[in-house]
Amino acid sequence: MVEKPRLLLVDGNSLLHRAFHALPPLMTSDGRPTNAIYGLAQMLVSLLEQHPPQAALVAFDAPGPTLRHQEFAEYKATRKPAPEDLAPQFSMARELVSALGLAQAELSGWEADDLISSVAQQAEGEGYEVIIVTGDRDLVQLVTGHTDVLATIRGVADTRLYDLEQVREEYGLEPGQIADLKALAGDSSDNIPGVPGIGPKTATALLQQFNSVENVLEHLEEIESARVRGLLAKHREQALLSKRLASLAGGEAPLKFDPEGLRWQGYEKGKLRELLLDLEFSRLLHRLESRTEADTGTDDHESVPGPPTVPLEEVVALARRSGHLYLAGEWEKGALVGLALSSGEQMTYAFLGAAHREPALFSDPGGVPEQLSMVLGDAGLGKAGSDLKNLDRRLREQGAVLRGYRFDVTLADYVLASHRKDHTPDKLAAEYLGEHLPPAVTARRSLHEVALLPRLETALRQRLRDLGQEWLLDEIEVPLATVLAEMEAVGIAVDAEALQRLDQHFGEELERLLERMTELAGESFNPDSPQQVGQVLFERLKLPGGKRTKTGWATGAAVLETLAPEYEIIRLILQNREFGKLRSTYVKGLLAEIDPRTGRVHTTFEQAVTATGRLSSRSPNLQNIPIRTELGREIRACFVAGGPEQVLLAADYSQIELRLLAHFSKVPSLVEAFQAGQDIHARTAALIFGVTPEAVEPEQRRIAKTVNYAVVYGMGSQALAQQIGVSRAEASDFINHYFERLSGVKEYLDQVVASAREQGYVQTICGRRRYLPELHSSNTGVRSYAERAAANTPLQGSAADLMKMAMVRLAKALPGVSARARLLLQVHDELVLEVPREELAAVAALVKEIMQSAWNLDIPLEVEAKAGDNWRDLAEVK
DNA sequence: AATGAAACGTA
DNA sequence: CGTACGTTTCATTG
Repeated sequence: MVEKPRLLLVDGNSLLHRAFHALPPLMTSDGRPTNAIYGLAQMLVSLLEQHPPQAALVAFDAPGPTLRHQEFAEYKATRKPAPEDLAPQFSMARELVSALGLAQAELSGWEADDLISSVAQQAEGEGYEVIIVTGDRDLVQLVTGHTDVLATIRGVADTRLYDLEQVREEYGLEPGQIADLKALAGDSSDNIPGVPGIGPKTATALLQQFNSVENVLEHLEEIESARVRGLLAKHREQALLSKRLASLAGGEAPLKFDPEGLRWQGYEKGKLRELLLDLEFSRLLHRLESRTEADTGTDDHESVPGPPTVPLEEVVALARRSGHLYLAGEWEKGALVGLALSSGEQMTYAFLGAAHREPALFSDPGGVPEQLSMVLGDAGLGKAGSDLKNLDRRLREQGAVLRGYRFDVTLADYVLASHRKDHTPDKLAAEYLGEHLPPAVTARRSLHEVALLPRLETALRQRLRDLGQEWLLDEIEVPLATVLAEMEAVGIAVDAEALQRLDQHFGEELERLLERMTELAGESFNPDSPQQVGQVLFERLKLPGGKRTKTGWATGAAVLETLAPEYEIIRLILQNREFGKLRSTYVKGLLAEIDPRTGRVHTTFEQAVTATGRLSSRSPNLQNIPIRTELGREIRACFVAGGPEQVLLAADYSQIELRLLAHFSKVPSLVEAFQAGQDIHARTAALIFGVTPEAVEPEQRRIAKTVNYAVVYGMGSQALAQQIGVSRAEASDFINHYFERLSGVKEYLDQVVASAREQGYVQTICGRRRYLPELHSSNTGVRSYAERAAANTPLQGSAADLMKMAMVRLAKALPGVSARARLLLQVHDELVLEVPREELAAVAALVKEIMQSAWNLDIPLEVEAKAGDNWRDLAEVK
């Protein structure tokens, strides 16, 4: 079937107004306002891309009075004249429209929507499919079987397409009856009076019965409600006038539809470029230019244009010969809908069927074709792509698995530039190759991406080799990605019933607290609002000790705790915070994250986020499950082994950062202490308090432990004092004492910062770098921050390196010891596994051995292994 | 609806 | 003004 030609009719004025109000004020560098024109430009460009028309017309209101003004003086009287910043944008709009290659029209005495109505009718008669684009919902009255209306809803980016069905559904009326609806119910935005006392509901009911205003008025006697009857009789004339105002002059405006004159033949590229440059819309320009290069193929939008492809078998055959397969996902709003594959020479594209269905069960065969699934799962065929772990995870949801990760551009760029916040293929292609990927709408992005991968790999590898970081990527990050994919897929079991009970319990406690707090405050307030808490405590109750923040009163736990013993309400607020946090973040949050397909919780480990090389965990974050308070540990107890025959095994490095400090600084007394297996915190206590290690009191040890970490983090005396509850002078003494007795530590930390200042970066044990340009900032605050980060990163980052190495080796060795043991979580210095009960001893021994031998250091690494039925009640495994 | 601040959970 | 994170809530802003 031959498709009908498409005509686009745009209501220029209403879109400009919409854009003006939806967007923040924007300006060119010489001060011309551009927000409305920017919104219009974006809108028109996406329109032309998504619905490329054969013909198009942008209609504008003509200045001066219209027929409607003459008929009814009040018409649109509530409308203010265009704001000062909008007026100059009208003439720019005309230029924009012509640069886009679109025809435009205005006719004195007529509004834009009259013109649109007239042309729409004629064009439909000549067999066109018409799309009317507007920010004004009134135009839906023009909808027919061949005319749709695309109206903006909030902002300019979101639109809704009204066809006949949509109008009927939304209004309960035919499009032709919309004018009648407004005639009766009125419209305040257009100042159409309607019939006072009749609203949309009554009006719709009347019209469903009588079809039109005229007919309603003719059959007044058949209306049941005496009130409605009276209103209509009284305002008969006003109703009829309102209808004339609300009706678009269908076909009346003397504008002829001229298919030739309205034909759209693409952008006026030179003119458009010049205009966009002048308006300083560089992003839009960029988007257009990258598009026109990529879009030179056919514009058949059924088979989306893109680079040429060959059958899958050919690509696979070539890839097997070279051992290289490049992959790129086709994504639609986070869903994996297709996959581009390349051997480096030839490409192919595969649709993934399950994308448009409900998420498949894990056991469901899913949407990945069998032949493709075999290729993806073949570890012998090395895969390169971007964010392979995520691709793998989405593929697993459709029943396939990705094995044989060989190279990942996301991870490569993370190793090269961990401070950058995203490592998307678009950015990398632009930065390393000067190439621009097309936006998703027209071309198949994944094919373009996959085509760039080989060159991207070459460029990234070169850089990695130059910096001595290839090993870090190939031997740690890439193999780790596979391990993490597996961990995410396995997930961890959670006791949902226990969480439900906690939800109930916490809910009751919170109610009780709220009641008592309201009583004490003498008024009801929201204890979750720091602002309101501050006002109640320090203004209404006039409690002493209030401190200000930028925006109001400081109500953090640290502040409130200094007042706690004396005031019940403060204790209650703190309790409220604890219960509230636990309930919303952990109880509710975790329940919502239980995957119905597996009954378990599947976090996502972010491998390219932190500046130091650590992982992070999200959706949900399983690296911050409470442990400190008794109440918090109730949450932790809800993480359980998957069945009665299994247990959770948790193995953690003890004091790994302090051990690394000893290793790097080579301070003899520290190194010897660790070598001798001494209690390092007790040792520090002996040192700063000047007593023998045997005589150290528990309280002294607690303080010394804080001092140990304070040193690693570069903490000041003020903060240390606060934390351990002593005066600032005493805290200062502890730090000084520490550095006096362990002067090598100070020298080491200073030397790290100094070398960072010189080289521009600090480094971890595996050559991971963190660049710190802020070290040269003239702002003391910024600079000091960078100095602390510089001192801390080699310790935190090297610890991360060791853990990552251990994970890679463990994943490899685990199947040899236990077929059913699984890695579940990593919490920076701790690993959590699920292990069959009978295999616990063997697995624990393996885990300890591998973690301890991650790297040969001057000091031993100590690992503590504990096991139990849940993540709280663990007992040491000897 | 999107963003930022404040608060708070972890190593 | 102790490093590294993620999530929730409220409040502000468009």
